[in-house]
Amino acid sequence: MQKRIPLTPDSSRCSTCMLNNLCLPVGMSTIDISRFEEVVQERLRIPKGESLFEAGERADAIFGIRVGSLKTQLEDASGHVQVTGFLLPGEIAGLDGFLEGHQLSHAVALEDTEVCVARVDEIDRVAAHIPSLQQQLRRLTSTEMKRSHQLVVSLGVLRSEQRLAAFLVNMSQRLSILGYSSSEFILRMSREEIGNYLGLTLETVSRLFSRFARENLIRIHQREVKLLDLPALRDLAGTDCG
Amino acid sequence: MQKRIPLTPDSSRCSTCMLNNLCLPVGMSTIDISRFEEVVQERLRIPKGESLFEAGERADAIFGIRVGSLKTQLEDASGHVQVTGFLLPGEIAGLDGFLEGHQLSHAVALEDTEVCVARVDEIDRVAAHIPSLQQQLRRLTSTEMKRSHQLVVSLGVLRSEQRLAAFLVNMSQRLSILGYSSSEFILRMSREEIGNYLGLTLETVSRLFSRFARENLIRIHQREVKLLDLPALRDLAGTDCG
DNA sequence: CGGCCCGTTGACTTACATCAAGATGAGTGG
DNA sequence: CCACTCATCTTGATGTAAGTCAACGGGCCG
Repeated sequence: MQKRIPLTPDSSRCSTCMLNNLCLPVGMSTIDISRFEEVVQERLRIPKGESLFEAGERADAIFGIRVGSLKTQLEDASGHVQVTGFLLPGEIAGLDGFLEGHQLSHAVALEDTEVCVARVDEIDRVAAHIPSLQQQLRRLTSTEMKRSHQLVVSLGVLRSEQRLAAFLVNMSQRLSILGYSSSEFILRMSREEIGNYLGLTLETVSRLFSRFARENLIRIHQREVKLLDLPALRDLAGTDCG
Repeated sequence: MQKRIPLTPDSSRCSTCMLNNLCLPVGMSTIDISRFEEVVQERLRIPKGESLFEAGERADAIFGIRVGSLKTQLEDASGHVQVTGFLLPGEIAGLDGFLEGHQLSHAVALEDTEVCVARVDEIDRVAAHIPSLQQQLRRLTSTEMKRSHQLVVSLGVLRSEQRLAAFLVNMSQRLSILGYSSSEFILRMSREEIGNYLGLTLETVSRLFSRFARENLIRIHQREVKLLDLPALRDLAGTDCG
């Protein structure tokens, strides 16, 4: 269902990609980026609803998101699903799996999505010559860890309204880094997916959105959100929003 | 408050340590272990209640636990604490910090504890010659990630009794690997710490312990636990206990 | 012995889940 | 273009798991 897109010499590459200051090449010199580029030999298109990878699969690559968005989720033995994150352009999918050779989670496209494929063996081969790449991989892994910790804190100590406020503020921050409006955006995931991610039911999420709207913190219509009072939301969330 | 113990040539080392098949040297050949040993130049003694490291500190080492146990916790801006894990002998503390140069969490000794110090620069220096070390670091990082994910699932989808059952089964598993009884052990942490870890209050934890005891799943007196019906606990937890 | 954590247990409250009944909107086919 | 279905979302009524508040008991340490 995924469509492979081999990269020809004249395809657009990392060095000309708008996202190269967010994605894997963060912090690399122009020269390092051009050396790194050869690691990325192809792209994949994943239609909405399809999987980029599933838990247990051999993990021989990590994926930089070019356009679109993904959710990652875990399933336990009894079939329960826990959404562990939403990934936006410039962010990297498959980091947890890459560390141990097979995927730990299941990544599904929330909309038609395109990712750049960086094969692990290529990375290892090239990393010897690009110290900043090793460093960047460590940094990304650490970020992933922090995200996971943040989620633990959110699920462990925050109340539902705080979790949802933190979620909105976090989305706003990440979207604004991508150059989108930090106050007005479209949620690519359903109420159910948000709820699952935050350890709430879809009804609770819906009710909270309605309440936030009533309190003039946001305006919301289906998946279009407008944050009317970001400071108040930030305050509600308890300042740090991962 | 920490007491440094420099290692002299005749100190006991990794190659003679009982834990070397659990700790950092897992999967290394005898030769690799003896090369790895030189990374560990000292140990630290941390008295009960004292910190091994605190969030924000420069992270220039990782720590293999020799004897004792630790808890790791995060504090958010508003001072809320979330316990993120308990570490037993043979397990490694400070992995998350090591990836990005400063500690993300706060590690506190639950009892008088002794750890082996592996400095990051030493590791990086030696890693070039010991491929199994690089691999082992990746594996440990991945394990850490899995643990965190497991906790997310636990907090997100399990009910209180399931969380506590999973906690007991998990402790039992880890202790039996260390050669202790898998059915009878002493909890080194308070009800409050368990509760915080599992996203519950100390009263709920206490009540659940009492209920488990009433249902003959366990016997418990203060911090001494005896698991009477491990299969039932496993079943209650939902099979996989990280 | 007395003080102090720590753990237990009970009575009460509440935040969130569950159950259930419409609305709203996107997609499809006549 | 309208009528249909199906997904998703909203809102209300009710239930319940777990939190809160409070009193008490048991170990442990000076």
